[in-house]
Amino acid sequence: MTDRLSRQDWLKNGLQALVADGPRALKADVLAKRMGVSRGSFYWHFENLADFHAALLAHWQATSTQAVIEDLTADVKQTERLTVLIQRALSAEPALERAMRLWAAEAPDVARALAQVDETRIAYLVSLLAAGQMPRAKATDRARLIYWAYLGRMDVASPEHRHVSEDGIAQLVLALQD
Amino acid sequence: MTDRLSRQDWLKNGLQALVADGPRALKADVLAKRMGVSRGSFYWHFENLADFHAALLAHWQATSTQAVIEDLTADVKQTERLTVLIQRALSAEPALERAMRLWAAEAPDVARALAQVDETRIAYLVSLLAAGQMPRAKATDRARLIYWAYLGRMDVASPEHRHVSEDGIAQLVLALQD
DNA sequence: ATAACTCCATACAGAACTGTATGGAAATTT
DNA sequence: AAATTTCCATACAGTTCTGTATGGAGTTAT
Repeated sequence: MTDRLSRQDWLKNGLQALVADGPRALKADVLAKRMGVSRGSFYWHFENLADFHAALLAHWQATSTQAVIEDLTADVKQTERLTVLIQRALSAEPALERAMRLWAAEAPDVARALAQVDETRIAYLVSLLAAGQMPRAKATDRARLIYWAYLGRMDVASPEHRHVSEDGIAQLVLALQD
Repeated sequence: MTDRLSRQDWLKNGLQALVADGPRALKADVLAKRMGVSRGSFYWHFENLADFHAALLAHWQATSTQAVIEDLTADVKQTERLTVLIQRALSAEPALERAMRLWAAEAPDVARALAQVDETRIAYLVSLLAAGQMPRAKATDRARLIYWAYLGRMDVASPEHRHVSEDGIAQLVLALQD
């Protein structure tokens, strides 16, 4: 009864497989083995691989985009948002985000979606920085630097080099706000 | 006469293919088509794919690792090395570096080599920052931030968001040196 | 109960590779 | 010039995938 799969089950497992084994796991054959069924199930729920990939991308965008910004705006008062955002970014698990970016390197559709995500995030950082009296050009420079660091930290292999001290963050935020 | 290929030819073309089409181009079949010969040539110069990949990695390490640091130490006086290094990093073509990191995501050997490269670079940044009177812990924090930004910049899809103003760099360096 | 529908297994053809084995042409040595 | 070595082409078997076609078991509607 519960051993039948839904489209959602495939998508959920698809994201897990992407994180665990990278883009090469996003194949009908591999996923079916992983879920203990045959490809017959896959091709019943999805037209083909492209259809599955598109659905997976939409699923991820729906469950992760905007949520961070909305939460931050709701929970934290204006003057502390930058600090809290950086703290949250540093403590968040980057596995899915990183897996998506690796996937984007070989899938133009994914790359387009990620470019939009980047745009949204940088724009929000600019708005946080420019909330004081910092000029917009300066705020843009600094927003980019912050975002580069956020992205690059996920690429560092050694876990110890993904860490900075509490003091380091505090000083960084002060320096960034001028 | 010149239409016979050497092992070096294969390696050189391998790096170009990696940059142009990503890790998926590093296959005997694909490379042979690209070079206008059959796979017979490939399997003459290399035992198998793993052998080729190892040779390619060694080739890259030999031609790119350490060279930047050595040039900088030779050309630039102590107090200006950090500024010049950042300028050079921002103006360098990141295509090969980025391609290597994408490759590393699916090849453990490559990942290990890159981890060593990261280690060397961060250690050098720390040494530059600690050359003044900055304490080592603080220098380590900041070296990591700089290196994260260097890596992350390559991941940003939009070219405009890979840019910062001259002023931005100058202010950054000042802020970093405390 | 019968019919229809939902979900999955199996079998088939085909594409994109890997690696091996063999033979042949061109260049180099003797 | 003959013999050897170097380099490449071709043909074969095997692996890992894609997509389609068909049929069958379980579930729900009539």
